[in-house]
Amino acid sequence: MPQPKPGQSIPEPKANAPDGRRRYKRGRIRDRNFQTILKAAEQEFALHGYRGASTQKIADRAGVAKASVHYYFSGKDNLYLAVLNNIIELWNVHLEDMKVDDDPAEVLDKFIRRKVELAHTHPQASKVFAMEIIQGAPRIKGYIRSDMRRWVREKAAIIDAWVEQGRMAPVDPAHLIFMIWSTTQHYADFDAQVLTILNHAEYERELIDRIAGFLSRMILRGCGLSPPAERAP
Amino acid sequence: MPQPKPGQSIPEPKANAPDGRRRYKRGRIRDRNFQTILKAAEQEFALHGYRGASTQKIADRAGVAKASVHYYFSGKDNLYLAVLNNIIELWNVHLEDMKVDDDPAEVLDKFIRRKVELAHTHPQASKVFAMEIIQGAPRIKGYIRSDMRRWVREKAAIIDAWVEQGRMAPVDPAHLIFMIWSTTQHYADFDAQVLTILNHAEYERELIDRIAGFLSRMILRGCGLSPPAERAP
DNA sequence: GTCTATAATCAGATAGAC
DNA sequence: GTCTATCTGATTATAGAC
Repeated sequence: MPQPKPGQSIPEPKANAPDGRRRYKRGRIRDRNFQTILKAAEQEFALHGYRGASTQKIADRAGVAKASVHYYFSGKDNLYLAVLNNIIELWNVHLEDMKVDDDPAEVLDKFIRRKVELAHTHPQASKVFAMEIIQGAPRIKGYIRSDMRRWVREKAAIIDAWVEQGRMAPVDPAHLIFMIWSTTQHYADFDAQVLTILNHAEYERELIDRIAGFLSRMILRGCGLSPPAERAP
Repeated sequence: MPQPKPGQSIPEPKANAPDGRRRYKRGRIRDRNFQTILKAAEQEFALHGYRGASTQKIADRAGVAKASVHYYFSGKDNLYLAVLNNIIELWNVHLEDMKVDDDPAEVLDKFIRRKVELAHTHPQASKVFAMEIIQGAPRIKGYIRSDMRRWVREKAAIIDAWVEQGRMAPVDPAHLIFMIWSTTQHYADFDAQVLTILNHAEYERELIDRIAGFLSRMILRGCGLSPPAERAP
């Protein structure tokens, strides 16, 4: 749970008191409950989707009364949005520093491995996000149309530059990004299917590394690139 | 709606009459309503998941009374299972005739293109199936453990043989199958995201062909294979 | 076979005691 | 800040008229 701060454009808990007193030390337990409810909500939304999840079960899972959920977040809708915002913040960290001068194989390899790692460490987050999009992304279409599209176009421009410089095979950059997204997130979203077919109880370090290696090799080779490890002398 | 037959291990409508009379011509409209409700249910389950979908909305979409849904299927649970069975039948058709003697590039290319086509023609089916698995596959874990696992192992054995014969690069067959599944289904399940980012209103023939071509090229190249088109003299 | 009316349950939300 | 009790509406399911 690496998010210490709750607020900022995310549904804020109601003001402590109208006069503003009693602010000094009360925030700690407030944040703790805030995060506990948020995490429980993520679990329930991942298990049943937005409509299917119930605030009662979220409260039960968090170990608080149902009314507390309404106190911290002002309703199911806001709670769900808070979960989604939390996920988007987590997603946005990656590939922000990518440049045309970088080595394509290294950048793509690193990106793929980070995505696999993220799928491994935050499967519920990936699932909530996946279901939101499957259901038509009714609450985050604005985000997709603005931030996410811009992000893809920025990266696509760099990949196009690499192609024009002859440093990789001519591939469609947007679809390359879709491929990396879909293959990596598949292991989080479809873990029940993947693990059952592979006859594994759960993901282990070794399997995660094997997956990351497989995806990196396949996709890099598909782009006409050699793995970064083989390139060093 | 290419499924003319409803029954067979799928929830059957209640018997017409205890004595068995009046069977000759009544089946047509019965099947029509059966299929209409099934299709409407697929839509609603794709939009809201199992828990989130309501039989009332399914009935509304199908243009029948809510009680009719309970008449044809004996409840929400059975209706959902019928939808899932319908989807599984649709999925199972492909790659059944794959043999060691076949050409790897041709088989994989054909498989990828069929999957892209299926994602294009049956996006709702893909979504219902995806959400079921994301939510832990509670109702089809048995199917995954038996039929689906056997299917993967059969195909994996053939791919392994190809690798041993040096006819393709050494890749893990199960993960190759996962890659084909995830990349192709992504365009159905995440259509809201894909289309928004690409700034398309909906999928068109040209885009579908471009996707199929991209995926086939990337994955075949990843397997050390040339596209079938380039292989013919 | 189909529909209306209704039962029984469960949902999200809020008031008010503490 | 937290809880219990309760309101209001939606949900699945069924009974019974036609």
